[in-house]
Amino acid sequence: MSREIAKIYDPKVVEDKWYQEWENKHYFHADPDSGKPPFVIVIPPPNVTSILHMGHAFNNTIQDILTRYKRKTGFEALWLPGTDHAGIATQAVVERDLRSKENKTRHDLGREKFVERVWEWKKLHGDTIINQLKNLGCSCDWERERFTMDEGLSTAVMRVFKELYDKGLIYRGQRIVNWDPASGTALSDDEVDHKEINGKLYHLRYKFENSEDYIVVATTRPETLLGDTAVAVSPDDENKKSLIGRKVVIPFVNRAVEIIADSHVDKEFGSGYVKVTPAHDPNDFEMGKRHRLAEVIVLDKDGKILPVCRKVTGNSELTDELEIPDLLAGLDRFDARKKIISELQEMGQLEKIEDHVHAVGHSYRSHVPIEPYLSEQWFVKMKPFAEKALDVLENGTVKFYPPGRFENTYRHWMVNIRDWCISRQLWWGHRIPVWYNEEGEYKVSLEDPSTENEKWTQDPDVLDTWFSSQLWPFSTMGWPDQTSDLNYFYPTTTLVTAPDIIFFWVARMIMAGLEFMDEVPFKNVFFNGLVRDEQGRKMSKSLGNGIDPQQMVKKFSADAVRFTMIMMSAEGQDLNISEKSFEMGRNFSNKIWNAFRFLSMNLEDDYSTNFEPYMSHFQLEDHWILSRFNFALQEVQRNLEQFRFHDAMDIVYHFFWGDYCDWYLEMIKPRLYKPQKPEDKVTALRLASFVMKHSMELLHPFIPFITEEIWQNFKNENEESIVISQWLKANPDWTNARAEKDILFIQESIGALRNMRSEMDVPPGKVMDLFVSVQDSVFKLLDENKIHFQSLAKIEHIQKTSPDFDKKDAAAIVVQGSEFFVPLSDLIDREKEKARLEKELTRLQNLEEGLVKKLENKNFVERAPQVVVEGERNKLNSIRENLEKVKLNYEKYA
RNA sequence: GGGCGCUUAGCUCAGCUGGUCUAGAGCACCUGCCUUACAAGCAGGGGGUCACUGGUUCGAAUCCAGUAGCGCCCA
Repeated sequence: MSREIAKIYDPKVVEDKWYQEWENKHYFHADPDSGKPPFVIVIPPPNVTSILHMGHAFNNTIQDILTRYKRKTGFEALWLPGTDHAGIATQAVVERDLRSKENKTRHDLGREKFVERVWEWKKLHGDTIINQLKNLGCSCDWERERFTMDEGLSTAVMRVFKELYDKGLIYRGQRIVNWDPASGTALSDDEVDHKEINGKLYHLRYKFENSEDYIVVATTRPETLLGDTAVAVSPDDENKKSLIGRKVVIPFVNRAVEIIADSHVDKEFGSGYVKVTPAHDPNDFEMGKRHRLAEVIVLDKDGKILPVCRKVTGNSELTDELEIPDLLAGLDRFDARKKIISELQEMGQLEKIEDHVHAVGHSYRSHVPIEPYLSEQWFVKMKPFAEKALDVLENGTVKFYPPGRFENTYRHWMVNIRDWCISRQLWWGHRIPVWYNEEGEYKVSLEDPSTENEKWTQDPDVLDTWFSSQLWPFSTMGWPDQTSDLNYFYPTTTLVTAPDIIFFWVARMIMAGLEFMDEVPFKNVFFNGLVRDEQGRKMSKSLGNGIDPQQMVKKFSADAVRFTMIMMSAEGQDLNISEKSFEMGRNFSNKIWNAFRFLSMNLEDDYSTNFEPYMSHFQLEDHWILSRFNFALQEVQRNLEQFRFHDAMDIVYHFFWGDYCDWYLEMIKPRLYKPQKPEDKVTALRLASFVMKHSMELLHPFIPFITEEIWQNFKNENEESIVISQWLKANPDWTNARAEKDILFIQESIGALRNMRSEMDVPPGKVMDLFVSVQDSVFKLLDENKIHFQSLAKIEHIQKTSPDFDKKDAAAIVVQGSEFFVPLSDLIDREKEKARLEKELTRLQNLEEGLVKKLENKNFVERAPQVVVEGERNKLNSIRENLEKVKLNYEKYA
């Protein structure tokens, strides 16, 4: 049965076919009763709204490599997938959809209807990213797919809230929080990005009470002056000491506020006077607490000026409600700023405006500037968790990879930990299980506590999405129930994630794991680098430099995308990638394909890989390729165990392309085309098939599809799929230093001959004879392997030089002290040969000079290890040997 | 301001415990090949004062310190 095999590999059919087959056969499903040691990864759940970007593709490829590798080396490998409900993002997406399709807001629908709508949306679009992961080849256990708002996971969230509340670790408080006016919700400190912006520093004149005299306060946020309840100076500021206690009047609202002294004030900043707005600045809030100042809220939740401001608290003679002039009421915060400045200018109360670069917090979701906002929120006390979470890193219970890189970041966060604001003013998410009655009392309850006589209403807010994500490693396994999954698969083995969510997620999972499972959630954390464009810029929508992995998969295949990403990424380093880079992966696939095609054309029906009965017929190159394969096998394994994916990939790549294709397959061709004995051909084919099959095994974790397609041809009767077949163990008997050394000599010799041919312009087809002046053992080696010189260097005969050998008109080559002569007769170009030899002479002389210098250095000879010194001496000797010979040959032309 | 990382060929990057590095790979470039597996390929080649300065060492791309530039994170 001879088969037609396409000259160019077509991945489309192959990839779809195998993924379906793998899923149908449940190969990715992990069994807690297998008796094997578990290897477990939980996926960083992508947002249910998201579509696959390069970062996902890279991160999940790494997870898949680990999972497939472990599955093939004796572990019960579980890769647990799922998605995250992503409160803000998902709500925003559905609201946008609602607006564009029906021109409605969520308020038009009402809470219940809106939430239903989000669920519908999730049903329709929630599988998008899951399917994209499948296209990429991810071997997740889809039968265990979870969603953070699944019933079980929600139960876990409620249970955790109650437990923490009961322990006094969750509390409600009136605090300044990071308000995202675009999303209409509070955020945690970690969700705020600080960006340097070119802003202005406004110098404003505040008049003393009943006076035209004034002081100048400097502020970046003049619009908040409506909420000022003091002006502060530094206690160290001698010049201003006398003014402490006097009152100045806030423009527009005509409120007299006191000048106070507070050590927070930097007397060098601006004029040395700062306005104090406790309800709209975290530092002012603290100051306000210290001085018992009133807190006046002047902005509403959309960031607009309130018509009537609310005094929240503070000892002050202020009334609770404060009118705002009509010209400002209702303005957006940035419009209000402009208006206030222009009005102040007219009133003669604007001193000056300076350019001022300062950091402004931005929402990591909506990217708008954060509004520090005083409001009632729920918080988790974090301090009690931090110590343990730090210990597990310090004592190595959890290990970070690459080693040493992110440990400081983690430590710093733990040591400076702040309470976590967990309530979000959203509708989509886990609703806070707190109930209020009409008296303003509240209690935590997992069910509606209302009775006929007593009506309780639930807190309208939902929990931060990360509050549920932190439970992911055990909530996905059935916790709080003690399931067999939980017992067997927890703690997980390795987490693979990007370093930008080290606080959001990694740190909090460690805390939650220790708190609720009494055990870390994972033993290793591998932080993968960020994917950037070819200029090193982050891929982003606004720059338009993003590469869509789905399109790349379509164009180049999933294998190619995976291969290229891994090939281009050093350990934990960012990777710069352009569309063109994926050609590398495609080309490699095609190379593999054609190697297979070559075998196929020679195999006829026998795809057996059983070479052992033929070992007595082994040629030098057979011993060699087995030795090289064995080396690759060990090195891949060693590097994978250390999360060195690039190095592992690089090793198989060069083994396969360089050793196997370029040399081994070329070397066996004569045996296939013109075997001297029938066994010679079978031996070569069996071994070539064996190495092919097991190279596919080594490559399978990286490029699962093409490897399965090819492996299927070589599988035994009792084998099913490369996904579940087991890796070979390295075999010490296969390592053959002698064969490696001999083949290296042959490779170098052939290389030198080819080089000479090229430099001497010998026509490609021209067959030549080779005369050698070498030791008997070397001649034996050359003679036994002359077939390779014939087929790879176009050498007809190899013979020893006789004493009367005429070196004239022959090109001379020296390899490892052996002298080769190729008579060129009429082809010889004496000038060319002379130049060629001169080049070689210079090269060798430079090397010699360096070594001589080194060995003349007494310190080196005395202090360096003997082995090294010996090595250098040997090197010098062999270089001198070569040099002598090249020199003699060169002198013929001088 | 604090922490971390990066700077090696025209481009993107490897180079793990200092000697085996006479510094590699892919792409790009030059030369020759449609050699019956592969032109998405084969063979050969050119191209690097390893950012800079100093130190440790017999020996530094590699370790240490400083300088400059780039990037990320935190405040």
